[in-house]
Amino acid sequence: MSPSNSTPKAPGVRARIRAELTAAIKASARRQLATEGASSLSLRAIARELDMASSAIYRYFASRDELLTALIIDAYDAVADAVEAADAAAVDQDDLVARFCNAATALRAWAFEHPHEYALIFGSPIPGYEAPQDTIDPAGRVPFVIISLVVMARGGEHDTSPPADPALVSALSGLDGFTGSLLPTPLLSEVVSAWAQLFGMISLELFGHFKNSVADDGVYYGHAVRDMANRLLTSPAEAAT
Amino acid sequence: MSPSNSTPKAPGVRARIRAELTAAIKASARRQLATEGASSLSLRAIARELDMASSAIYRYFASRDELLTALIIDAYDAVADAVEAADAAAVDQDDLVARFCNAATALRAWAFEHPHEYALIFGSPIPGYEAPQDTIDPAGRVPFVIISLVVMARGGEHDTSPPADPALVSALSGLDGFTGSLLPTPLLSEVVSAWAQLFGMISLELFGHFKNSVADDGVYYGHAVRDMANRLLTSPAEAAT
DNA sequence: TGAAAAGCAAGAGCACTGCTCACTTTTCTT
DNA sequence: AAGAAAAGTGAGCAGTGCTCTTGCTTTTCA
Repeated sequence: MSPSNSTPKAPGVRARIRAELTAAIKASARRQLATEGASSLSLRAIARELDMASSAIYRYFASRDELLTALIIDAYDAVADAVEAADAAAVDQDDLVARFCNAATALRAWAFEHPHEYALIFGSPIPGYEAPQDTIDPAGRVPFVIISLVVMARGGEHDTSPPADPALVSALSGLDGFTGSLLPTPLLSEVVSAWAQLFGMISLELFGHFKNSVADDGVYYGHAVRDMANRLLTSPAEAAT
Repeated sequence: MSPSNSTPKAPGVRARIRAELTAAIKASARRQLATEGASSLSLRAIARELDMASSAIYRYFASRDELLTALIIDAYDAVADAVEAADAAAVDQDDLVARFCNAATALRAWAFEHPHEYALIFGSPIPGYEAPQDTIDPAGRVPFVIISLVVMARGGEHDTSPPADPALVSALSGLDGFTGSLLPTPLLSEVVSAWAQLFGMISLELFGHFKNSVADDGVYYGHAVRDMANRLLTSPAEAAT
């Protein structure tokens, strides 16, 4: 064996087991998350489960917050994967209403399958924890799916509405990057409201605020989503015909 | 001084200083809440601030969770007081749209003035903490204001809509106690959606999910609330005239 | 091939937490 | 005034995140 033969995989061997252990730590953390919740996630408990010293964890994550950040990013990506997959799974890709309903239903389903991870990303922020820049990209994927569907349905629509309140235009100007200014401001505002409503319905139900008022069987959610899809994706002109 | 002279206010003196200390503990907890957040609320820190042994706290609250419950109930009542006051402050009590906007604006204002207390009641629930029965009554006060305004505006309305999906009727049957069945099911569903949207808009903004997309000046919120009020409080029949 | 460098794990230790318990002190009641 | 009840104390248990030193293994390079 030439020395060059032992180094072709040089970048790998050690880095690979490091990646494996990193994944094992996150897996254990997620397991603990599902039973104990985020705020009582214990590095020592993870170390116990993996049969290693608690201090060894710090070779992989500099702090508890850093572990949480990694879990948060994973969660954002996981929910976005689920939503995008549901959107793409629509039998007729031209049926935007169906695609919207699929995506919204997948969002709720993922939330109920992973309540603690949902709470991690959509619940109250961890105190003293500032979301690092790495999270904002994956965080935008789900809203992007929604806004894209609306753009597809009504992007080139002739804007017949009276000029919008300039203050509102500027308040929503941060979304221009998303839409490329393809949506008139009032419609853009409706999209934001729809996103807020989706998030609100799921969170209220998941966090127990619908106890004794709305049944948790998804029937209400399904109706609300269908209404929302029709309202958002159908232009007034179309509806009038 | 006769011994009877030191006891005439017998029913009060001890109970009063107990109530005072209880309030002082909650005040200190709230102060700590605002700087550290709920999950790192420390009984020992409270005891330090009040110059007493940490174990003494347990004479007033049996556990950390019990203290949190007390703070949660207080927060529910505080936000409900704010919303009800704003509703009642409308110059014209017959202008239901104005009352609705007042209430919704007060809700957002309270949330931004007391972000940690808002997170306490509307954020992700404390893990392993089951909301006791005492909280559900004050928790219903804000939704009750909203639903009441809708009932006032459209309570006796003649229901011309086609019969609603029985599954939806049953999913929302838990709200009958609130409304006395005064609202047709589709409208009731819209009210729930409106509440979810209000909650969603405030939470998304407060928890930082609107960063880089929606300006945090309340302009968007104000527009959305006005739209919502008109949609909810104006009957289609009225709008047609 | 052998020595220097870098990565890794361990264990002791610090300062903190919620909570319990036996004990003393204070206050109210009889 | 005596006894009972309530309030306050401090030590202690089991747990936490995190740091630092001490060795060991793997990789790198001359």
